[in-house]
Amino acid sequence: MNGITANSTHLLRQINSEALLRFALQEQVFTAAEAMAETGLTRATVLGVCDGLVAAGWLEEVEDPGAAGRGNKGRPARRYQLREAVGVVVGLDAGEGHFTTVVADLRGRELGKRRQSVDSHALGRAGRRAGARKLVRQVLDDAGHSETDVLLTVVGVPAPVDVNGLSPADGEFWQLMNSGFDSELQGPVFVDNDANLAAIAEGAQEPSANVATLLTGERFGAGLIVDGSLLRGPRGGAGEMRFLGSLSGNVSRPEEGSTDGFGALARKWARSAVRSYDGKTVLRKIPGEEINAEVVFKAACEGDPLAEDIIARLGARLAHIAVVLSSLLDIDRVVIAGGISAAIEPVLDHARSLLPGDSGFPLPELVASKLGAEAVVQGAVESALTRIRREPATFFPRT
Amino acid sequence: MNGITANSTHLLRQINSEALLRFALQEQVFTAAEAMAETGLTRATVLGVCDGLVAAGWLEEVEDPGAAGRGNKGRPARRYQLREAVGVVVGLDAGEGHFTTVVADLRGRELGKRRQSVDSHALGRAGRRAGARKLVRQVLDDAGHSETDVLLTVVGVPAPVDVNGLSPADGEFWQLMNSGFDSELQGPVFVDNDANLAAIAEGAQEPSANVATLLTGERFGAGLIVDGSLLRGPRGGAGEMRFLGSLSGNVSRPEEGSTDGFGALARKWARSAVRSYDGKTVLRKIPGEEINAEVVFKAACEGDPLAEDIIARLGARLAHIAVVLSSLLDIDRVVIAGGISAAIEPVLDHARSLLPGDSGFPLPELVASKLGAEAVVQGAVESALTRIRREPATFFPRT
DNA sequence: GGTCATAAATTTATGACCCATATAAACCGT
DNA sequence: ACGGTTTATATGGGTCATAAATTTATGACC
Repeated sequence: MNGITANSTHLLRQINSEALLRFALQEQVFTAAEAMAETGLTRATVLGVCDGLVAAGWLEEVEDPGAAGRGNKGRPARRYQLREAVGVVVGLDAGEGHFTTVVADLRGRELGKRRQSVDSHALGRAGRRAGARKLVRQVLDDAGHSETDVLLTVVGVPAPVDVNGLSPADGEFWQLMNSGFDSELQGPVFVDNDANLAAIAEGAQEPSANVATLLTGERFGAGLIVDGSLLRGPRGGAGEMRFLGSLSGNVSRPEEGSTDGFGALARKWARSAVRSYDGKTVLRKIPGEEINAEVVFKAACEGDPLAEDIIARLGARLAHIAVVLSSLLDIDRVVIAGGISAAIEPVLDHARSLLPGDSGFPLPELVASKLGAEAVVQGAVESALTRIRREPATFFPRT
Repeated sequence: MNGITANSTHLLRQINSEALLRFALQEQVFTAAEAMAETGLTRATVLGVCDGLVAAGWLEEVEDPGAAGRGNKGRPARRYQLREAVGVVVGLDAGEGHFTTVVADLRGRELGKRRQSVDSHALGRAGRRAGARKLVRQVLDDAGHSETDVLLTVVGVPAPVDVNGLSPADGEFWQLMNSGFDSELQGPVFVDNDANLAAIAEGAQEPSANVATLLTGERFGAGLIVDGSLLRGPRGGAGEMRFLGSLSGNVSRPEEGSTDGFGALARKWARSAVRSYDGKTVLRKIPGEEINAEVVFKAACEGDPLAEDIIARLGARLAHIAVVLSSLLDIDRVVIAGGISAAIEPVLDHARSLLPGDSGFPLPELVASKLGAEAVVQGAVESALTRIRREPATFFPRT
């Protein structure tokens, strides 16, 4: 018996309160009648619960009786809405080279956004923590809020993260990325894998119970949503596609670069191919250091054979991933997310052409994310909102 | 608003009832004090709920005051237990060549078991349905029960099965296997994939949140438990390892035999290898039709080179699967289930030797199931019990 | 402007539930 | 026989959800 649920008499009240609060988080303003339809409770009960929520600081009664001149008969209904001042959520994409952070209200409306380059290896864990706090403070300031307004912060990092927000202790890079943000930031903090958050963002954009979201810029990670829930694994390792290393029959040695994303692969392959390739290619005219994924993709669109070859190799890689995901997890849709997603279409085209059309088995749809470089940060906000919606009572409103 | 939960006044009582019932399903006999410790409710409440459950027919008060001569002081407690006559559950493994069925009481004690060969292709859907009903009737008769005693039947079939118990409409074999048992059998029926049920059985034997169970006799299927829950996919296709076909770099064409289990593969490979191989092998002395997986495994143990080669090929296949599952789903343990599991150890040994030991990444444990050919049936019973434990109130006790 | 219909809020009554406390019952050892 | 101990039962208080009756506010109509 923990003191909180001492009287199970209060349990029912709490259940009703949370249901009503979930409803309030969706609606702009609402009347008792609407809440009755949603929750199935009686008017008396709904009004009682609303009283409680107003007293607790979650709701406020909106006082514009005449204003809403909708042609209603009868006594005008009392109308409630979520208090704006209840608080905000913060999403933070704490990548290796960039931090991006967004403040949003409890309905998901973006109140502020900031992006900043960071040199993680120079900063170290403590430096990343401090940088994150500074950036969050700035964006809160932009939005006219203070740190104490934050009900929940969700942080995305490029590392496997278990349910407790921890990354494997033996991964030096992972420990650097998962820098212990919860000790530095105000309020409750949840840390999650960046690809998982991207998957949550994509799932919010276009709901589907079975999607794989590949976050594939510099590094490679996947967020897997199966049967509507995100897979994690005991060490947070779900979605870590090391199996790509064992593609070529050799089980025991991961292929070099198996953790590289498409962006990194396109760059590496292009730089090395320029030297060994003896055909005609526009890439040769570009200084080696300036060759990157976008240049390669653009060249391919213009018919450059070397670039087209690289697109084909990436497409084959993607098709292989799609087949594995579809067959092993019955995945409906594979989304390519991250900054590279805007230019990825040629790779998708080639991958689609490789998928067997007549196998009789369902094949996943391959699509590019519309969220661009913001997928992770948007997913962090979405994750924060979801957590609050699931258990509103565990977050205390500011009064 | 469905009529059942019309009055949310009764919700709390129902929650308490279900909690108490779950407790009763675990315990043999129990007192109010024990139930109080479990549920956190008051004595008065517990006794009230017990009254209700006795009236509903779930519980009975056990009347042996002096019998339990445990050195207790004070007034003897009233003791309750689950009514034996409440009902039983039935598990049915409706395979391609065999039916196996088990009746068990609500505590999982086996009350009867029967196994029977079937020729599914001769019988057709209707024949399989009728055969299943007949076998279930027999085993119920063995246990001294009738069809009306069955609270729930769970059936395992070798086909993908979605959450509604349906298999893909375009799969002729799958439609034959998933024969529409719910229309033939008495009481509520749930149909599930056989490998999923095997996974549930293994999970019950040795609890672990992340296990893959490979059911690999004649056909190949996997039951995946990730983060403690079983993956299904929208069409029930999770765990359908077609990706094995794209092993060899060719994305578009599934390898022949990619749906074959280890048992079938060992037999096929052995029969064809005997002809092409020109070294010394004991397998040559055996008539082609008598060569099967067990013979091959036994020969390998005795050092036969041809058999050892087959073991090695199977081991490599298993190692590849283990690497994919471990890297993609963070799987802790891979269990080989099915009738072949008793003899599979040499394959496991070889697979373990192929797994990279120094990769720094966690590798899954490879183990053979201890349930042998009964994994699916035991899983079906376990699944039935789990469903009853989860929502006891939806199953009506016989009074 | 007055009357009526309508819809929502409010009040009141009722029954159920859970808890806390008190009282009675049943068993133990001395 | 008599405390000591544990449990069952009874009673009162508090909270809650439902339902019915009542009040309040608004628009439509004459």
